[in-house]
Amino acid sequence: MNPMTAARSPFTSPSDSPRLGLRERKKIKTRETIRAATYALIREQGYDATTIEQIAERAEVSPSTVFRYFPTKEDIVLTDEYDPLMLEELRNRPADEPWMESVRHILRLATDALMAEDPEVIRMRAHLGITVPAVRARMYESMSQTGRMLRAAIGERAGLDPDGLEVRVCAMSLVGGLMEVNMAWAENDFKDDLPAMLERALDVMEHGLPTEKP
Amino acid sequence: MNPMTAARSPFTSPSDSPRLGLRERKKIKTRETIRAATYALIREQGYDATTIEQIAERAEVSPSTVFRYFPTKEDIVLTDEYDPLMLEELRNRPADEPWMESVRHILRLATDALMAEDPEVIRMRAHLGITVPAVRARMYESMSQTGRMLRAAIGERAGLDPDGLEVRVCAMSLVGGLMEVNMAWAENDFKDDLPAMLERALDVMEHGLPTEKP
DNA sequence: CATGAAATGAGAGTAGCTCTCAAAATATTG
DNA sequence: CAATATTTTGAGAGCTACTCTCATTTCATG
Repeated sequence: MNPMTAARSPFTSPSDSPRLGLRERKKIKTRETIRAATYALIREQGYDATTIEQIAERAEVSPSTVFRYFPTKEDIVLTDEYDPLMLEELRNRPADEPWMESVRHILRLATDALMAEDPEVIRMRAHLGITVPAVRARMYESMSQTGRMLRAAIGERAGLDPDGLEVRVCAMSLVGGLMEVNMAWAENDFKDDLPAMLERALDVMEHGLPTEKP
Repeated sequence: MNPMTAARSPFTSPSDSPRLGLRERKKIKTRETIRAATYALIREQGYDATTIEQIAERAEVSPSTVFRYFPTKEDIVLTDEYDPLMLEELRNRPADEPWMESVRHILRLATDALMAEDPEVIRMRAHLGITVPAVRARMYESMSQTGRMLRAAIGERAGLDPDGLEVRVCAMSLVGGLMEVNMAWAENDFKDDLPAMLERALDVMEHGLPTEKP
């Protein structure tokens, strides 16, 4: 099985779904082919040097088709199918569990699933995030979308208005902090232990900065 | 005095600086002319409908010149000269003041200065941030730059490594939360009181979500 | 005023992205 | 199986942000 195929989703692999009709199956395959071609080309020549035309050529489709499947070039590299899954996992947590504890739990789950799939792609994305501004911008955008999704969960857990300022700030500040973990991880060439970093980050956001140690 | 001119900086107005040589003065004027033209056109026809060519035409410069002054179209609208000033203000705070208290203080200062200058431009920027994806992306980028600048200040205040994960997460989570305040403010058509919102946001980030009120 | 340096304008070129329309592939129905 | 309807694709034209180069103009300086 192609690693790219496996990378599409951490929990379930949509390409081996029950019979979907030829059309649907072909569409999924085309999507994955385009993505695989993109990753390969970027590995070979870098992000900027890789044009849509090249991607189309290697994926054996027309440039039009590439844009039909992905709205922008960045979207070919960055696709988040994780959010809804994490959200569901979050809702499945016991309602009386402390909020931050639930976050810790699903983050452990998510990182495990992620790294089990295709660590190289994960690292490549993070690396593109710190080197290519356009990719980074797209990451921030999806970060704020994640924040928006979190509102509902936070709101119902805390018994607050999901669209109230407090919940919004809480959600955004959380995902912002998590984003920074990802950046720091990539900037340090993935040498550090990601789960441990996440724990430290959550500690900071929960209890504030540690007291100074001289 | 042109309102656009005043909007360039909240603390000092660089265009009426001591004799700078004709060249320098002309450069500043051109910058402001381009920005004013851009704002005017966007007001008339919206962001996307406004092309660089139109901007150049109204500002009476060539398109090349526009790009010489601003790297991207978004940068014409969004220019942060505030960061360094806020950073300096932050350093001037007493070293034993609680960290969050300092933040509250400079935020009060910044909002006051901002709104005193040209509220319409401020609102327009925030509005573009929630309507134009490219502008929003640029805002996120400068948000993370602000976060990066904050690291040093936070680090020295807390006696921690400015590049350590804890400080990074703290900074990013803070600016993320503040960014969300700006978004919420704009989404609610600027009807709410910005300083009050900032207070509430800082409360959340300092003490967590308020206990539920049934 | 003359010489050197910097700013500008003109123009060509690239690439991402949109739109349209006809051809090809697939689904559906008699 | 044949015929028709629907979807997907490819080809190509077109727009715009953005880059680069080079000649011309504008300002600074001795």
